[in-house]
Amino acid sequence: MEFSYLDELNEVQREAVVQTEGPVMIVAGPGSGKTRVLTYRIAHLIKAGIADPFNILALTFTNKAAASMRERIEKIAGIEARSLWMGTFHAVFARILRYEADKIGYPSNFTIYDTQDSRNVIKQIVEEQQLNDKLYKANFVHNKISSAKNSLISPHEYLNDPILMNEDASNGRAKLGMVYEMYNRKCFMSGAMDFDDLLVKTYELFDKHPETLYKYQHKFKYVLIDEYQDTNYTQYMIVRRLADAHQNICVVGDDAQSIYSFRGANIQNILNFEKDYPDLKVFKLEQNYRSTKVIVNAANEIIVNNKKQLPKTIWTENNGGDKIKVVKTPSDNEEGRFVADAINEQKMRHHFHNSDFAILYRTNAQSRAFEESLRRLNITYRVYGGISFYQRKEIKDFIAYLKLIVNPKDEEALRRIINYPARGIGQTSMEKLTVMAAEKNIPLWDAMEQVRFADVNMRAQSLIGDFRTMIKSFRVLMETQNAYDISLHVAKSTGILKELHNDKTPEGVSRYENLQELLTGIKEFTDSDVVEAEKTNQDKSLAAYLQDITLLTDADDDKADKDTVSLMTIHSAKGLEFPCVFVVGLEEELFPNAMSLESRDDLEEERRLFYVAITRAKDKLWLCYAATRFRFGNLFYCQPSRFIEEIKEENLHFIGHQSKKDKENFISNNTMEKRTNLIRHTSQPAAHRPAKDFTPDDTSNILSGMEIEHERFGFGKILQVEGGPDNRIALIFFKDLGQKKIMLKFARIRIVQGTVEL
DNA sequence: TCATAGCTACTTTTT
DNA sequence: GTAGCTATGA
Repeated sequence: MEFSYLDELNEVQREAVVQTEGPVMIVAGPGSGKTRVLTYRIAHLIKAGIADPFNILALTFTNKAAASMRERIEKIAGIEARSLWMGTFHAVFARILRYEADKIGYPSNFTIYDTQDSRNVIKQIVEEQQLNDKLYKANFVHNKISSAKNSLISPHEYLNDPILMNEDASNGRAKLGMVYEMYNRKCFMSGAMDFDDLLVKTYELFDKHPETLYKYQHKFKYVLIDEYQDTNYTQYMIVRRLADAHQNICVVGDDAQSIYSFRGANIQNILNFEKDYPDLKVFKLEQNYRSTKVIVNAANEIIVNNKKQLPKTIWTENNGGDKIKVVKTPSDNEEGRFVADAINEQKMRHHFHNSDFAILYRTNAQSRAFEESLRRLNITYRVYGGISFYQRKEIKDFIAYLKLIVNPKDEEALRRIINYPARGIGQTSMEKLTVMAAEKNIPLWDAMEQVRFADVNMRAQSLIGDFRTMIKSFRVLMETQNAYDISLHVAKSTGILKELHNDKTPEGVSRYENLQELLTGIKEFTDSDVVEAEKTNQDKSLAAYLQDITLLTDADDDKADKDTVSLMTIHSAKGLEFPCVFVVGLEEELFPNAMSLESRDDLEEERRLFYVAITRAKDKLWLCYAATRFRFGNLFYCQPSRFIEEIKEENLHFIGHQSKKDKENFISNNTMEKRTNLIRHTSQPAAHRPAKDFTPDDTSNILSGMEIEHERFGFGKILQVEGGPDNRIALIFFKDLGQKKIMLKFARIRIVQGTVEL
């Protein structure tokens, strides 16, 4: 039978695979074989001769998802599946943009700025414009710009939007729109695009060049999108246009697993998809093949509490399984110990491997307690997330050289390395050059050429000349040498390698090893599959290498073959599964997080996150919470998460709860008493005593970012202000008490000038 | 020019 | 608790 792979699917799955024409939405619950359907669908398009691989566009959110699907498709459809256009939104669009760069005024070797680069550019602008860097924090400003880009709001539109402008002005950030505009200009001048630009510029390309849009519309006869619930407005607009000619668009997703709204993901994209395409065919994959009945039931019990969702109920033929264990521990450290002990015990009793376990938490900072207790028991583990290899300073520094060689206009790269290793080009000279570049409206690199016209001392002038000559000499090598040879030459001739080698501190040694590892990585890149590369005309240039690594993330470098316990945030666990899962830190204000308690939408997203967390488990699931926890160096008393209560008691088994009431309410009178005792006996700071002349200010002037003194709670900083004029509520971080919410109407607060010792 | 103490900020983050 | 950045002094 030619299409025998279809026999490996259940009925709905099979229908979803063979319905190749027209708009299709596949709503896929957790563990329902979503990836299988998507890969088989693509394989079917090819095998049944419906489409040529190069006429198929498949978009994913991670490189990993793209790679694993490609592999699975090749297994069914064979090697010709290689010419499939499959990759992340960013990688695929970057590829298109390199072809079409000249149409939008970019060089085809444009640099891609990662988040850190973007923030550095913003810092530079804030400094140049002499704006208050407390108000215009790079992080904050970047998030604002990013969300504007995710909604296709250009700087021009931003500056002309009275609502946005008013909002910024009332927050004391009237210049935000201007910073956005300058940021875009600086990136353009640097021949650089940030992550969001890869989407925005693609949209603009199609918008301004109908003939280009037409070309790609007819190239991509079949468009498929994975994790559709995570697309933002810009992605949605691009995809709609691309699929406009043939209308063969297939989206796969699960609204219940939409957990990236803070990154601009718009759940409405999936909820409204039916309105966009009235003749849409919808397939619901509701049978779960992953988890026990207990876990599937619990998942349903949780998610019904959300109002905004596509109606569906997941079910399973799997057995009932163990009850979900709800574990209360006295502290965060004991939570760590409990989990490590439990892993040990499970391994002894049921012959599990380390890799069968995952510890999932809300925030990265929670990993520490688990790392310590796992190390104590000699259980190997791997922490996912955090700073990736390519984010390390020594790696970024070195890569800045490579970036500058490929694209000398890249100002961010230039600034990073102009004086690294130290070569006597100091701040003063750079400031003067910056001013000149701004006046003449030319890239910094070009300004360096004309340094003789700037008021820079002779010594610095000649050093700058030397630097330019050196970079130019590296550029010459690009013509003849591969990425590895150039890199090695740069590492040696700049003295970076020697400098790191001479540093014998443990950190220095590790930095040296990291650079070595990077060089090895580059060698692997240039050497890999040389024959294959030549056949398929694969690019092994320095530029190609750089693009590869900027679009790579921590989750992609796969050392998964090791037998280790996985520690990660729930966000990074999406799409994965483990026989045994510990969801930890299930406490009010942590999970659901304090930042998400105010709006229904935010709380629903936290609930979806919890839904994602528990549906990672195949067999055994633990839900843990601690009665006390250190956060930001302060002791906090915790209430168990409301989400635990949403699961029916018949599916739960309580551990570490003293009384029946403790079980029912999760907090007994007994613990209430203990809590007050603890407060009394721990070293709580003495009550704040304000100065004698303490006079409260008018609280209506208070803005987030300000440092204040509260008559009773002491010094603190305003994190957030919200509510109308009559009921403004401030979230304040107090030096001695941690976070508190305060009604400003009644508060006696003094605004502190300058900085405060927090 | 470089090293270091001290100050500050910290939800999540597929790219 | 901790990492990263800034101001400071040698």
